[in-house]
Amino acid sequence: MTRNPGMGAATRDTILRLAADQASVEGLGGLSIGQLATQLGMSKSGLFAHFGSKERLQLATIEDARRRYVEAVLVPALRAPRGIRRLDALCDSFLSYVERAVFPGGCFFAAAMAEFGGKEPGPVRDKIADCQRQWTATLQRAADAARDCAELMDACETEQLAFELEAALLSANWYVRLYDDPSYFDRARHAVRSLLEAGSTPTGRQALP
Amino acid sequence: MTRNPGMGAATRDTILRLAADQASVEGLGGLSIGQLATQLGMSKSGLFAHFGSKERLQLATIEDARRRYVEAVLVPALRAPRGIRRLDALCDSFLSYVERAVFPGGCFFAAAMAEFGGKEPGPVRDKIADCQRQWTATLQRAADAARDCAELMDACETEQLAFELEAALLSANWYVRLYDDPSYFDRARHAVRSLLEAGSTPTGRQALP
DNA sequence: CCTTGTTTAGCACGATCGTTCGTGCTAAAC
DNA sequence: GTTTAGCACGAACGATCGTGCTAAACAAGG
Repeated sequence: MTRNPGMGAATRDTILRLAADQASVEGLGGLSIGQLATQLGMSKSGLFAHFGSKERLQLATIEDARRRYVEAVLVPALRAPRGIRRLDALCDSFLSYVERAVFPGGCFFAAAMAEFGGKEPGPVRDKIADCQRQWTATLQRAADAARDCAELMDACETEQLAFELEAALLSANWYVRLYDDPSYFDRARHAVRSLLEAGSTPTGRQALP
Repeated sequence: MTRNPGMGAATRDTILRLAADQASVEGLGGLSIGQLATQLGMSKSGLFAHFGSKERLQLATIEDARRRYVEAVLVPALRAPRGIRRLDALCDSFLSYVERAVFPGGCFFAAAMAEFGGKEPGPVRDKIADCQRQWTATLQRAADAARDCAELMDACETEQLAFELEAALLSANWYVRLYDDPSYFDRARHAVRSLLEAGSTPTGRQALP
């Protein structure tokens, strides 16, 4: 294993990539420093030195996962034009991100939310909640924009709509994995379509692909 | 501790009740035989002898949780009259079950589904999938009955409806805990109402409370 | 060549994990 | 009164957990 100075950051990235992959399957709590080290062919203490504590490893893992999430979900979707099409693109982009197995265990943050939701507060839980809030807010802002474009009806409650969209996306993430049945992606797309059509104006309905 | 013969089953029940409570928070994998024993004031080996392996403890815990689930969610809801009102009662009963904290970590099976969804197949995962399938099927059968009563439209796709209802219920379970914000129960009730109204006939809409 | 700072390895620690074993106690069966 | 079965105990096993401490390998700057 190359051990150049300045390579520390690269090693760190390698560790975090594997850590996020692992955490999406085993959970952030199930992350094992020893197992990570073995899989990377390095020593436990050498890996540990990069973070100083398991909690800091978890926090760094979340940040790495967030970067990958932005890259895989937000960046592609934000190329869609403002309005109902971007809202639709966000949902589709999320489903595609689960489908492409960007993380091998499905959505990293869904897994983390389920794992830490009921736990006592702490830095890790707070960061997870923060990430989740940010994603929901992104959905809602897209819905607000669509309403401003008159593609969603004025009466549309965007916060409620964001909740219902998220619900369909998350459930697809769970069911696809539990039943090993990708048809739940179609179910989620169907649900998203229903929700968008129900809230859209004629203009908006026409804008939908 | 009383140690009469015939008390074994009662002790087992006590263990399983605590185990299910704990698993709803820490996950089935996070169940620790030592911690359970300590909390119950008994020895690790004594507790262990009831099950023979951790996996069998997990399986027994799932069965106990299923009994409590049936008691807390299904039994009350099945008192509602067949049709759309029973479908609505099932959803409301689920939300109430989470709200009353029948399990301290929220819905036991939601937590287990999230934890074992991405894992390699095995007896535990299979049992969880089985429980989840049963609950979804219950929802769908209630929807079928409502359609047979002409309270839901003939065109209503009951499988899709069951998925969308479940999605709202599950998401409330996650968000309420992650954000410690019970208003997500209302959001879920709102979503359930929208879905039922959208699929219902005039007769059905009138039957809704 | 020597120093300096960064990065990794080696080794050991206390704790906890699931599991096994032998034992003791009590109530029931004979 | 003797035997059997049920139930729980305490001690110990090997493995793995997160976490320290120390030293070696390395690249760069003087």
